[in-house]
Amino acid sequence: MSRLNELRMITRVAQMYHVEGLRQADIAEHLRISQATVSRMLKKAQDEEIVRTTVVSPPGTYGALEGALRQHFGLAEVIVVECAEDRDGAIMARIGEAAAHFLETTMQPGEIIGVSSWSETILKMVDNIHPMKAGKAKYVVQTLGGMGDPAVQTHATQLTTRLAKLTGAEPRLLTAPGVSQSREAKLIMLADQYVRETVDLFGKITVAFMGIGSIEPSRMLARSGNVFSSKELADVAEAGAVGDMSLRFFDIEGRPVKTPLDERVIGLTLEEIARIDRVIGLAGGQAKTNAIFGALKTGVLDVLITEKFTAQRLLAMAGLAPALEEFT
Amino acid sequence: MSRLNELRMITRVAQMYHVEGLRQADIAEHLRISQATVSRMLKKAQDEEIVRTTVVSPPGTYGALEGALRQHFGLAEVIVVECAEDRDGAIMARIGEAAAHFLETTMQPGEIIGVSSWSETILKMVDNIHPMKAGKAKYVVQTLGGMGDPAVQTHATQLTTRLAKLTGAEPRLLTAPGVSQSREAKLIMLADQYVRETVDLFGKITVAFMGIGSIEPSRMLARSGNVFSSKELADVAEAGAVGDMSLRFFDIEGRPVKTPLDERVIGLTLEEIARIDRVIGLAGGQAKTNAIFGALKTGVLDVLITEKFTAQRLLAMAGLAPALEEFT
DNA sequence: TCCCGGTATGGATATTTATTCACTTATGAC
DNA sequence: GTCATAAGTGAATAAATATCCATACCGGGA
Repeated sequence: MSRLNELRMITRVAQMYHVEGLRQADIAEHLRISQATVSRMLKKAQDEEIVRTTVVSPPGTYGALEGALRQHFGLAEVIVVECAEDRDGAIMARIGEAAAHFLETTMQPGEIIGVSSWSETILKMVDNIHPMKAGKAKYVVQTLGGMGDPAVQTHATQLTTRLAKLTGAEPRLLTAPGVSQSREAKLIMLADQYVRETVDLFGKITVAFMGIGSIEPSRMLARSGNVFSSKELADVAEAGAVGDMSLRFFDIEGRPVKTPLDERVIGLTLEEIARIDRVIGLAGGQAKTNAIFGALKTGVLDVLITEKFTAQRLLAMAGLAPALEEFT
Repeated sequence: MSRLNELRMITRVAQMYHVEGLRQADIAEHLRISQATVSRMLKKAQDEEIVRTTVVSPPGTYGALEGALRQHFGLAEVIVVECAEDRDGAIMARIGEAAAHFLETTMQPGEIIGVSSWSETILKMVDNIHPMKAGKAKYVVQTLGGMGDPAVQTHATQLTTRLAKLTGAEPRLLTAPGVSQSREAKLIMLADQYVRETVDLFGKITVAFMGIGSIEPSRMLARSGNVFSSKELADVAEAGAVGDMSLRFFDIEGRPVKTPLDERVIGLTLEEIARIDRVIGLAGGQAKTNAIFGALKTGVLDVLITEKFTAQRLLAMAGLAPALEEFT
C-alpha cells in the first residue's frame, strides 16, 4: 500500500473518530476493516501528528503557569488562582478559597491534618471550608505552638478547633508557646502530657498545610508577638534566611538555616515536614516571593497554592522569563 | 465549588489525560477523586472546548476536499488523490491505483463485482490490483457488452477475466456487443444462454466499478468503435446529456436522458445501478468534469474516486468556491 | 423545621478500546 | 529458489472508559 494512501486512510479514520464522533466498531464496518486496525490507525494518527489535541486554559485559569512551576520545582500539584490585584488582602482571600476547595475535594476519610496555626492565609482557608458531613478526617494537629501573647494563643487554638469541627476531626492542640524561653523551658513544656500526645502525632500526619513566612523584620516581629528580639531576627537574616515554614528557616536556595532559635521552637522540624505524605504550601504576594522560592527549593512541598502574579515572579526568578510571554 | 475552580480542575485533568498521557484511574488517584468523575470531567472539557482536537490532512491528502464532496453530494466515501498535473494519463494512473487499493482493502469474501469493461481508468485499476490469496470474490460480472470491434471485444473479455483471476472470482462475461443493431437484435442476444446467465446476475451485484464517460463526440465516437453515428451522438448531446455510465446518459442535473439508443444497449440500466449496494465511480480530468458532476447528481454513486484538480472543479461548480481557500 | 426536585458523587457494571496471540504475507540474505 | 525475519492482520481477550444506579447534599418553598 502506498504511503500516501495509508495516510489518507488514517486521516479519514481520525476524522470519523474525533470529528464525527463515531465508534471504532462503526468506522471499522464502514471501511470494512477490523476494529483492531482502526485502533491502530488512530494511534498512528497520534504518532504522526495527524490529530493534534490542545488543552487551552479558560480565562482566569493558568494551566501554563502551573505546568511550568510543577515541572521546574518538581511539585505534584500547583494551583495558580486568578487575582485581580497584587495586594495582600485580595491574595490571601483567593488563595484561601482555593486551598479550602483543594482540601474539600482531596481529603480522604481518616486523614490526619497538620496545620501551622498562625498564617493568615490558612485562616482564610478555614474560613472558606464548608462543613463536611461524611468522609471525616481523624485529627487536626496543631503543628506549632501559639505565640506568646495569650490572645494569639487563643487565636491558634480556635483556628485548629474550627478546622477540626469543619472536617469532623478531633483537634489535637499544642498548648504551649511556639517559642519557649530556652532549651530547658522547651523540655519542660514537652513533658506535659497533652503536649506530648500532640507532638507524638507529628509523625503520623498525612497532610499538612504550611504557611510560608518571609523574613522581614518588622512583619516578623509583629507576627511573633515580640517573642523574637530584633537582634535575633537580624542574625537569622544575616545567615541568609529568606523565609520560614513553621519557624524553620531556609535560604533562597532552600538550604536550612540553623540558628539557636531552633531548639526553642516547639513545632515540626523541616525533616519532619519532609516526611509527611502531602505538604501543601500556601502563600502569595510581592513580599513573600523570595520566601516562596526558597520554600520550593527545600523540596519538602508537594503542592503549592498561589496566585498569578507570584507565579510569574517565581518563574522569572527561576530563569524561565522568556517563556513568560505565553503566560499572559 | 466556584466555577473557576471547577474549570481549573477540568483543565488540569484534560492536561494530564491528553498531554501527559495518564490513564483516568491514575488521574483519579492523583486528584483523590473517582475515575467516574474524571471521565465526566473529560467529557465536559470537550463540551466546553477546553480540549480541541483537530485533524490535519498530511501533504498530498485532501481531507477537506473529500469531506466537502461527501457532504454536498451525499456520498458514503470520497477519495481524492494527489496528482502532479492535470493531464489524462497521469490522472488515470493515480485514480487507478487508488481504486485498486480501495478494492483490495474493502472487498468482502463472496462479493459479486460488477465492472463496466471499457473504461481506461478501470483498466488502470485492474493493472494495480495485487493477486488476492484469501477473501476471494465470487463473481466478476461484465456489466456492458464489448464494442463492435472484435479487438475491443477481446479487450473487454480480458479485463473482466483478469480482474476475476486477481480477485479469485469466477468471470461472468457478456459475450455480446454493448450496442446491438436494433431492439430486435438485442432480444436475440439476450436469448443466448450465457448472456442470459450473466444478465441474471446483474441484480445480485454487490459492488460495481463505474467508469464515467463524457459526451464529447470525437472521443465518444472513437471509444464506441463507430457503433454510434455522429447523428445519434449529436442527438444525445442535444437532449442535454453531459455524460454516461455504462452508456446510460444523464444531464448536468443528473436526470436520465432517454434516447432510442437505450433499448439497443446491452448492459446495466441506471435503475439497476442504483439498486447495487456499493457503486464506485472512477473518473477525473478537465474534460470529464461536467460528466462527473452529472453522475454525482444522479444519486446512484456511493463512492467517488477522483483527483484534486477535478475535486476542486466539482466543488466550484457546486457553488462552494469560496470555501476553496481552505483546500489549497 | 421538613420535604422536594435538581445536581453531583463513587461503586458497580456495561461498553468501548487496546493488546495479545496465532497466523499470513512480504522482504531480503544467501 | 528457500529460509529467516519483519510487518501486518483479525479474532479473542484484557484493559480502560463510560454509564447506571443508589445515595448524599444543596437550595427553595410549604
